[in-house]
Amino acid sequence: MSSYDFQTIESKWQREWAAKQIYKTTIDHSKPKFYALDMFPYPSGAGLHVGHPLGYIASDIVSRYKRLNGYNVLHPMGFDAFGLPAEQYAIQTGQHPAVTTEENLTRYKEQLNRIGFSYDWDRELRTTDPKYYKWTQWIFIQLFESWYNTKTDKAESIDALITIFENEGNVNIDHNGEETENFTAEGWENKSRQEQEAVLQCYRLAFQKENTVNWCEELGTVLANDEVKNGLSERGGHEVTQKIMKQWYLRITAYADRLLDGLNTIDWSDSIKETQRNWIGKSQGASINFKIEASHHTIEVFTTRPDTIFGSTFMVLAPDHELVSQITTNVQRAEIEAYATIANNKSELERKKDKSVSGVFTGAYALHPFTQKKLPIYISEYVLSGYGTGAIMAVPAHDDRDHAFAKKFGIDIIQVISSKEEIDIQEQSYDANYGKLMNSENFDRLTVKEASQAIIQLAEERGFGTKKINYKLRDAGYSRQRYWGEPFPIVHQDGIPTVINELPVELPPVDSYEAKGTTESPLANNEEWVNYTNGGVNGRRETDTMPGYAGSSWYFLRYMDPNNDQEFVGKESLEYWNQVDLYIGGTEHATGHLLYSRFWTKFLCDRGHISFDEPFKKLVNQGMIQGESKILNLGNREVHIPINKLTKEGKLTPQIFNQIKSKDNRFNDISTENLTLDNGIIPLISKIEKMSKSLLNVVNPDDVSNQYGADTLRLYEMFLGPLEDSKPWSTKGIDGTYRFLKKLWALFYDQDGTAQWNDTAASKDSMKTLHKTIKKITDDINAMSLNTSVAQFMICVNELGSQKCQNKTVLEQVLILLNPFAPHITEELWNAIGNKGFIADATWPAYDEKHLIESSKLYPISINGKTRTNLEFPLDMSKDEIEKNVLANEIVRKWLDGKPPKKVIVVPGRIVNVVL
RNA sequence: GCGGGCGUGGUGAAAUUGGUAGACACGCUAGACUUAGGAUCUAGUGCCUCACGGUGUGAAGGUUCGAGUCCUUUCGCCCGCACCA
Repeated sequence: MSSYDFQTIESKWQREWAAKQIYKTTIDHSKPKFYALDMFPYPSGAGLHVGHPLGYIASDIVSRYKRLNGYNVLHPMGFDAFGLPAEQYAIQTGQHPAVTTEENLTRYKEQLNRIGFSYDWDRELRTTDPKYYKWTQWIFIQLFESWYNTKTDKAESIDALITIFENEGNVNIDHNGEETENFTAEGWENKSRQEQEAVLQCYRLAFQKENTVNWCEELGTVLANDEVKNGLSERGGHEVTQKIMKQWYLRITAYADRLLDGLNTIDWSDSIKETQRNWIGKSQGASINFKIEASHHTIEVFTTRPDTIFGSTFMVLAPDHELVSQITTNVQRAEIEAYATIANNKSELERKKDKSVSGVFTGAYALHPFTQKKLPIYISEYVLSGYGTGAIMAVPAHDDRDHAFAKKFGIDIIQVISSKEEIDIQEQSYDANYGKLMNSENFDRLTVKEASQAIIQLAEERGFGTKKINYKLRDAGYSRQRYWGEPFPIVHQDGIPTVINELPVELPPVDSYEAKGTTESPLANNEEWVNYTNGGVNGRRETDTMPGYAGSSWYFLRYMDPNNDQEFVGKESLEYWNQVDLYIGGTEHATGHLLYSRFWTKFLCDRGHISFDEPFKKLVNQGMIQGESKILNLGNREVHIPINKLTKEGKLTPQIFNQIKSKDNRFNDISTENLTLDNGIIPLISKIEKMSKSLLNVVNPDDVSNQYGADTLRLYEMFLGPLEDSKPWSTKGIDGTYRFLKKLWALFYDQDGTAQWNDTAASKDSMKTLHKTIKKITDDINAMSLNTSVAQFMICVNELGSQKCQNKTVLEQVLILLNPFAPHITEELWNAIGNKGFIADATWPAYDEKHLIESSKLYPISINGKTRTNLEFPLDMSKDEIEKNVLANEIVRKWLDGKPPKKVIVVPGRIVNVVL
């Protein structure tokens, strides 16, 4: 072959690899394992853009590298295929979501294969496949049939809890959730089945409860907290309101502490760990009960600052706090109800927007537990029912919001922490994290820390308070009122949720994918399916479906044993493949998928189904590749121009614009005659933004592959910069990586196609180049510094080129090094120089330092830290000798100007610095 | 407001424990070859300066023989969380 014909080469080897199944993986105990995983994609209708493969290329490089180093590598791919876009498309067209999903998926697979990934497609999985979601349902059942034992600190069978209730009631069990009542063994016996189940629902790890939820009318479903961003749905940006509904939940809060602690054991980026810590939101403080005057009620508050309790001059309840209606005096009732109604109907977004200070007095007073002073009780929006107990002891002197409230309502402000600077506490709150107490009776002069301890201790002794840890993390909503998701294996019989053990429970056909204007899912449309009768169980099926994260929470386990129909994954596979060694994916899953996966993993570990309790040992977050949009400024508005229609230089001519217009009616009302031209070009604004179909700035990897080849695409994506960084896609630099591959080709074939390799001995320089490259590439891959690897390959090929290296062994070793990055061209040349078999089965070259050892070093000679010249000295020359030589040098003498130097620093093998 | 990350040429970016700032590319300039090409090769390219030299990693200060790297202050950008009690 005379020139580098990537089209022929790439399609040939992709066919060969598939035909010979060289990426098929089986358990092999003679080799160490390596599990490299990509976050599996949701196959959208838009297909892949060049941003998607960034992480996939990186993990493929590591996979191929590990394989060349003798590892047995598990590198699978699959699809997270349940989801809203397919369903919304189904609503519009009446087409079953499975059909569009299948189409999109086929396209994705073609696109992925075009890039030459080493996936074992025999292990492909789809969350929508009943053979897969059978086990998603099975895990749900395990959650349903488990509770969290705080004594053993792990999940255990719910049957064990029932046995405890039967034998001793709940006296020795930490009360959970809504359950507050104590009962004995006899008390348990005397409960009806419904009452017993109501108690168990307070313990099950998958349970139902009535609660305020994020309801999105536009999507017709509730959303989890991590699916709501700034009060709008993450998908689609629709308004989200608060609604009280009975929903399924997963008790992730039971794992809050372990999810927090586990972060210290895994190799993830600081930012993701920090995001998860924030989300879990652990804070230590105290729970304190305030008696209400002339009432049997008490208000429980959570505070992180018990030391400020003597500064508390009023209390505030959330408007929807359960005590509000009970304690409000008749005089205040009308006003309170009006305020509560307005506040409770506000969406989260409206509440956040409104920063004004507002509230209403209930007419009731609480009694300060230490001083017995009367504290007026208010309700206000600034206290959230979802955090802590939904009630606060307000300390206006040391909290901003409390201060603003006190000023508005004319409430006393008492400073209890002293400050070093002069401050007017009536004017501004003092956010005192340290200092000494004042106005606090016996606690005066204690530090903040000491006082917190002492006050909690006294409160405990007197029985009105206790140490408490609070979490922001809420239980995870697990119901979605949608069609295209996993059905619950649950039948409601006599008000009791009952498990269906015949799995899978398959999605039934429905007439319409749209819910009938209720809060029920479209599944409720199929009456026949909904009414369940089977072996003594009859009732109404659960019609909600599971959320998007259900299937993705455990998929990494299924890849290990994807076709097992007896177990979710077989024991041998689990033991062998174990944890994911390297997981690559975007940061957008920081609090969703990554937290849920960790939770499910810990749960499955607790119940003895797996032997490890963190799923992903090392996590790398690839950056986003942004698009460069081209925008036409029409004065009154800006219009995005499809970038794939522009000239190679990214220019828009009137001719091109007319072509665009003829095919796309969005541009109909723009006339080319009204546009001012600059040298025959329509001026456009460039803007870096998200790569998205709607912004017409998508670059398709297929186009790049067709023009330059997949190997060039792979190299270029890595060459763009550090994997973790976000960067805009620019086609400008791609010629450089393409040229590099052509230069590599030229090492093997001259212009006439004559083979260049032979067995003449390699020069010392070539050996040095090779071993320098082996070292650099090995180190770089281990450090995931793939951009610098590509640079090193360029240096290597440039050097071998100028050395006219024709040594077959050297060239062959370079091919192995480059193979993970550019699998096609290296396979072709590997084969061409006479190797049988595939380069994937070759062995990674060993680095030998002896080729890099130098006998002398070209020292940079600096004067006052600034390099002025370079002098070569033997590496074994003594410091004194070097100094003598340096000072004798003409240039150095010129700088010295006859005077002796103040100091000469010689760092052997590195540098010489002369100080004047 | 709190937490995490980042500021280096015209552009993407390199730079071990502090040790030649700008590797490798893109782009640009000049030239060679030529079946005129969006191919290939050679040389140059941080900025100022004809040059000697000066200057330079967001800004200011400090530690050091020596700072992109360490410390202090400050400005700007990105991401996450946020009436969180």
